[in-house]
Amino acid sequence: MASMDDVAKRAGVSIATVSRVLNNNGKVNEATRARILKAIKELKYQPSRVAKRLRSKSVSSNLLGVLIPDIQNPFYVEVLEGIEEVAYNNNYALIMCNFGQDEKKEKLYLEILQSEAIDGLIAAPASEEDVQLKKMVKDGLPVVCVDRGLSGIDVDVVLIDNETGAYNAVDFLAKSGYKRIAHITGLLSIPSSVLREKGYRNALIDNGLPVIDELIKNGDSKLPSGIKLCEELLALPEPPDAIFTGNNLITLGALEVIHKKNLRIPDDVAILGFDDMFWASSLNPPLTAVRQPAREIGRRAGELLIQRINEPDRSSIQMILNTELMKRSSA
Amino acid sequence: MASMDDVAKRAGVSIATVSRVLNNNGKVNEATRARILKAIKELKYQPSRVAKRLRSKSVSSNLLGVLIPDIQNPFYVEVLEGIEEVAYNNNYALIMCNFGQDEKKEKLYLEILQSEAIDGLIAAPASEEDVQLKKMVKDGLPVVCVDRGLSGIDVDVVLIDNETGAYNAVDFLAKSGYKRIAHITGLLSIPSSVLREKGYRNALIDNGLPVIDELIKNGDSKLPSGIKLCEELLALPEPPDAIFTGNNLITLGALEVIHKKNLRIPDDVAILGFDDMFWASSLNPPLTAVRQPAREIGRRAGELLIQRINEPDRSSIQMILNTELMKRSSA
DNA sequence: TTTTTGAGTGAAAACGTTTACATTAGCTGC
DNA sequence: GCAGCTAATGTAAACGTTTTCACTCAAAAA
Repeated sequence: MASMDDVAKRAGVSIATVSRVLNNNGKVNEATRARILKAIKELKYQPSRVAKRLRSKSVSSNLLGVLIPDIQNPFYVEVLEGIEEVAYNNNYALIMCNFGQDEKKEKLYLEILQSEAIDGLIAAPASEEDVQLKKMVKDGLPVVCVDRGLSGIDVDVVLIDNETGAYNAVDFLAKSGYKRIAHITGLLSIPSSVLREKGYRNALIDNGLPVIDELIKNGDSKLPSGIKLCEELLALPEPPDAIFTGNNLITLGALEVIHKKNLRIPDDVAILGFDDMFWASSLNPPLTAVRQPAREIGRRAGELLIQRINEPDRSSIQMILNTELMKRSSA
Repeated sequence: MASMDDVAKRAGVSIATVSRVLNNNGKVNEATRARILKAIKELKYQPSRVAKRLRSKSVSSNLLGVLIPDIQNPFYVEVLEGIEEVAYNNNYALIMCNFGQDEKKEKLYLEILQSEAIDGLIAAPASEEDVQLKKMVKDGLPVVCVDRGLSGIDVDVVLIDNETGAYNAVDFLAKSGYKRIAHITGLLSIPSSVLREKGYRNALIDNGLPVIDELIKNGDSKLPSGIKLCEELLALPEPPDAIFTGNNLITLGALEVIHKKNLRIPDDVAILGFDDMFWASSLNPPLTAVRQPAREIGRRAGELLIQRINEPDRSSIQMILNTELMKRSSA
């Protein structure tokens, strides 16, 4: 690969001048500039992003980190799409880290990202207390959190209103006449799971329905727990007439059980999932779901991050997007 | 961030010695080694992967590129998971590029990857003729192709036997008594789509069924085309009694249409999809599908790539994995 | 005793950029 | 005719590593 040196030689100038035309700063004679551009084209010269990154932290070297808990989860895939969209438009590359809810793995990835000298990071940390990530923020790395924040520290966050989303969903179920509405939660160490459960409880109470402990099952945000807990619910002496699932993977697990038992949706049991999926209409019956604007979350996060990179000292922003109840036929 | 210099100063040695203990090469006195390790720990020193990468192409700097056509597609997500798994286990980071079937975007990403001085690349190129990628291979970049090869050039490839997979699927449909078996193809510029169609045709012929042109629709591997083309099929004066869909996104589109029309699967129309999905059992009825071992494809590709990085001159390997027909209830 | 060996270490170049600083030369204004 | 300015360019240091080469010193060999 041709380097700046090669270009400089061919154009008969020094590398400093080449750098100047590449970055469009400093004065350079029109004729020289033309000669340099010609040489660049002829040599198919491409600047090394690595050298650039090594040399100066001050100038952006266009590499962002993305740290997500579970790439199996379609929600994060959609967030990733949004991020990738704005990264691409701003000439940033993405280094992708999927820690699969494993804190040790998360830690290693954070170290790698730091060591790669990324310009900024979009993360959905395993916990709000994440000391390592907090430290990186304090050390000045531009960070935007997504789906979950970072407690006690000023950082940009893009969230959705989980509690209201859940509330509206369960309220809708209650108003539709369901009386025994169950809930399978996500991993309760994640704030969003807690908030969704809170919304669930409040909606029950506000609709004069009892909160029944045996109808609340604590899952871990993964598909198998959806299967297991839904089975438990349906095996109850008095099974629920509707299930509100805490995330999309749980929903899929629950659906599998319901179909296997040959129960009719929504007649035997209704189901309403938190998290929409782009193929929710392909389910039978089409799934009623709380839609998070996942792609927009990603886009917003990307935009916030690039802003912060360019203006490190602006005050931090908490952006809360709204959910939408997609009423289809499963509830 | 602490640098080697800081460590060297604290341990009272030169950076050369620090480098030696870090990379475990060259002789170094046990006492000195201990002092250096202590300093490293105390300073929480982490080597800069950037500097490492800049310095020497010879030593691996542990960064791989991944270039995929469509991260929306669950198949690629699963492949990505497999790659990520082996990358993580080998201390490689992943820089992820999703070109969304857009050749211009692909080109830009390839440039970026090159400029990032990656150690190797796993790619599912837009076309088998991809000149830019071919050039990179020729220039010595370790590359493993996935899902599609690169014509006229020696390169490691991990593929599945598309033709046999499709053949077996359609053969199964035929043997089950379906007479008017339709096919919605994927993008025909992708070899796998062509091979699947070929398998479809041969299975029809071998089962004494006519190949009917109006039952073959050319899609573009995306969900909307699944919707549109399935609608066309079902609107035919003599609609098909079974549909073999060319990929998972098309399957989802077709399902949406079938459900909307309130047709029963498989009684009114059977459906068999190429590409399994991890939630195929959550569909109603559970989807019969040709399963590609996507995760394994990713894993194998990752392993091949790391092998090639370590041994650039070994002869190239073409690995063909088998598909499996997952018989569920939709056909 | 002198030479050879090898273990242990350091100095310095190199990777490809950016950038602070120096240099040159032509002009302006007096 | 000279100080001072500006446009245009070059020199060299710096970023944080790896790696070659050279050096020192003590022990082994002669």
